Amino acid sequence: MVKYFRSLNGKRYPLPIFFPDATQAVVKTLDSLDIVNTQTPGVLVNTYHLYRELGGGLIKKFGGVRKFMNFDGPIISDSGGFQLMSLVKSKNGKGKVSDIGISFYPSKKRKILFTPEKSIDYQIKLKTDLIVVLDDFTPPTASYDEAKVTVERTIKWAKRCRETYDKYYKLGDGPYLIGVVQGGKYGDLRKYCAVKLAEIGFDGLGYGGWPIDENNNFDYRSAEIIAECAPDDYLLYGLGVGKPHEIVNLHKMGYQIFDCVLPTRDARHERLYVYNENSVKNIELNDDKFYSYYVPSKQKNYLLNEPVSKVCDCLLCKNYSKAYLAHLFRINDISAMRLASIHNLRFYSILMEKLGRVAGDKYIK
RNA sequence: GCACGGGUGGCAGAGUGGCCAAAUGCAUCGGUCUGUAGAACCGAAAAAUCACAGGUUCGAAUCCUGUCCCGUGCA
Repeated sequence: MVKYFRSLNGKRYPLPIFFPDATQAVVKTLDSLDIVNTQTPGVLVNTYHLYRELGGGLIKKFGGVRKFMNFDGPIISDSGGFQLMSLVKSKNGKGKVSDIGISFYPSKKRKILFTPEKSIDYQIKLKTDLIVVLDDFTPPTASYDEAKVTVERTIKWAKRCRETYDKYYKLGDGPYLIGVVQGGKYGDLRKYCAVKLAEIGFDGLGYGGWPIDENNNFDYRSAEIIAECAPDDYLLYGLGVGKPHEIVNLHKMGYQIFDCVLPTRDARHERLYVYNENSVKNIELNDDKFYSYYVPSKQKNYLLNEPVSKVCDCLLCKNYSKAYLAHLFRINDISAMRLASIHNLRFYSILMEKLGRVAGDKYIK
């Protein structure tokens, strides 16, 4: 099993590692120093969004996204494949998917064609430390036949991505190259996809698609199938995963890399994550419920002069009271979102620290 | 002082004779949030006898008269 995440500049970071989403090269409401101070090692940026907003010139001028956002830690990039769902496959989506790639119209005058080759080319320009193949997202509602189409296309595209990557680097020398497993809830498709991707050859596999069903249950089975099919020296990446207990469970299957919008989006929407213990040492990740949500201005007694969490050593918890944070949310000041985002990111970085030390085998529901 | 314009739920603001016990937005309350077109979205409740007094009319927030406020312009 891989023990460290290696960045392009040769630095090594302990696993597991969680990358908050800085889709447009910014974690909303935070700057790069804020991120460092939450002890979050790295961030994820999105190829599609950066390509759309910046094109290639500016990134080239800065020599990569790292220097552009002045962030020293590892940066990984998503291929833009997930945008299929929100931009093209959604009800109001304008654009289409063909074997060539994904075309989309961000405005009436502009058409963007995203191909596997283009995605890899651009990610390499971004100089990110881990890049992801362009995949064809399997919608959660897909029938077996529909899912199969996306899987076949995902495999074909993955091969083209690998070929493009090979023009720049030898696998193992450059940024990590991650294949993405589609197939929805169909176990045999997941297995087929994972095996085929491993034949092409990558540094790791990602658990792609939409892992939550209509009843909000996480699809652990698919995650497990992928983990079982992946070669031992592969990195396993839970794309878009997830809630803290979901990360704990995937980590037990061997997943080491995660990214998710939840901690930061929830923070902006006034949902803070709080460990149900008074010291980091006492946090028991195998407990059914080792954390709770805290919504500052919605508590019965919210004007309390005490920190949001006694476990936490973030900027918020070390300096400000629940009452003050509630006030900031009530007056809708942006600093409420910043402080909450900082807090939630520290929650996740503490989780990673705990996971790095604890190995269990029991699942949390 | 004169001339215009205006006074409608907590706030903003539609509506200019009947379909207006009065739209809508904000605020309030509840919920959702998983490779971020999200400081977003969904839902709910409550709240105005439409400045005041009189008049016209079968019927007025809506027309007329007077009074009181507010704004803009001119003296």
